[in-house]
Amino acid sequence: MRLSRYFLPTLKEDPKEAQIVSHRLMLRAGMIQQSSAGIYSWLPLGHKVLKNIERIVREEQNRAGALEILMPTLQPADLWRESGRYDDYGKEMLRIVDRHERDMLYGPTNEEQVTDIFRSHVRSYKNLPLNLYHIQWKFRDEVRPRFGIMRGREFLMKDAYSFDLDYEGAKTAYNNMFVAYLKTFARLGLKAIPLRAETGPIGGDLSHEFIVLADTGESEVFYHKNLLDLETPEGNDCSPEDLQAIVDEWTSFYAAADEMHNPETCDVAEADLVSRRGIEVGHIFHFGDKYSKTMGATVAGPDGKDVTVSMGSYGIGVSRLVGGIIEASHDDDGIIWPESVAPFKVGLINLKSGDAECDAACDSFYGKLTEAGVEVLYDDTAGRAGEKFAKMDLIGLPWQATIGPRGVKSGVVEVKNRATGEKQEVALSEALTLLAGRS
RNA sequence: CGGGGCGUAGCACAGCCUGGUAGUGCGCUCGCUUUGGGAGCGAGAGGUCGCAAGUUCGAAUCUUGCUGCCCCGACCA
Repeated sequence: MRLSRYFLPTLKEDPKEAQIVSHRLMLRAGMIQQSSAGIYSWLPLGHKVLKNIERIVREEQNRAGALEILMPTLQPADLWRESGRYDDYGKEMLRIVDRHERDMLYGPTNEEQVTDIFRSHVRSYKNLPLNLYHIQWKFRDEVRPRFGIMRGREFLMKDAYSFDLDYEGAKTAYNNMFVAYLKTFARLGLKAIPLRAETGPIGGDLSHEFIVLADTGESEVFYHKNLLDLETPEGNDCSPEDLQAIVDEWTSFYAAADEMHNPETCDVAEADLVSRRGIEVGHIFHFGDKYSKTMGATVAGPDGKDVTVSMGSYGIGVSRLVGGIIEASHDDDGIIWPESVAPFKVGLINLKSGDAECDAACDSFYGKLTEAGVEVLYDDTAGRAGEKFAKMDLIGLPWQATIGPRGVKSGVVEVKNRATGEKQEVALSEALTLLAGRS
């Protein structure tokens, strides 16, 4: 993509309304535009990142055997009356009345909707286990939206729902998602740690929050330092026993949010206990028959008798992750995208647009990179060197390739790694191998 | 929902106290000079001063109401 033909409205100065770093950088990098409090438009650069995150989340859900569906944003109130949540949910639920005076709502979540789908079509235990997910916009009318995209009112979320015959099955489904989440966050370039979360009246130990570590995080977390050294699991088709073993390993170390942490009862040695700040990006939860019971989601068991299915739900804040990744990965100059989610892999800087030799060298290099399947943002504008460098640093592409009059004479390009700042001058052909060779 | 703050050009702000018809920096357009880390000079474009009533000969400025946004707290993916 040539920058001259792209839509990238960057800002040199910090917008006043943005306090935290991800919000500031997203506005400055031209990724989003606020529409109203907690509601944003996604501009091309931001949209690419959002879609990249969504893609990885989707791939890992599919790999874990979850099936993608798409449920509506607008739901009938009657479904929520069945579960009792229409009255319980409170003002965070945006309620709408259609032209026929029917009560509707903009979905803050989809348990009722998915339970309705399930009960309409699944009759036999032979169809279990089942895990349905979708990636859809949600709306929660937060009293106080803040932190830009991190806590908006409208947000993109992946939510999966598992259906099993009994608790044992549900536990395997839960463990399956637990492991999928570890893989997902690792691919997103994040250090995410699972925290045991409050399970409320349902009880049990099947509820975890996944927290991304970032100095600017919203809440404080305490954990055993060895937790971060664990290997991310690999491979597919794990048996229930394998899944359980992985979950057991990851939950064997102490980890708690500040409201759950009690220094009195915490038995981790002080030297091993780490305290950092974090951002919640995922939550998995087993809730048993809470909805299946009230909404009549049953299947015939092996003995022919109806069984109320056991359910769980598994959320990942896709749009929130955009902010979360920035919080976890930036410096004073701007964003530092992990390659897996970067909007472009390489930023090509033409230091002297209009100079025949520079233009020719850049155009050719751009063509070859593109041909090799590398996504490039090519700054072919007439700007000055300093502003081009600053802009590239700001938008955080993993690699910068700079071609200027000095290097073009000797046929070299300067390749800079955004994360390390390391620069090297290499021949054009070598740079091509370097940049196209990496996946 | 309690408390606080702010709405003036695309962005950041001054002007308001003490009314007289709007300004600075950045950005944008054009020209010249520059050219390896957000350049210099010159010339331009761009504003119903959040909205509405009121006071006044006259309101960005004073009064009242409304509205939008931000921050702290309580609450949440």
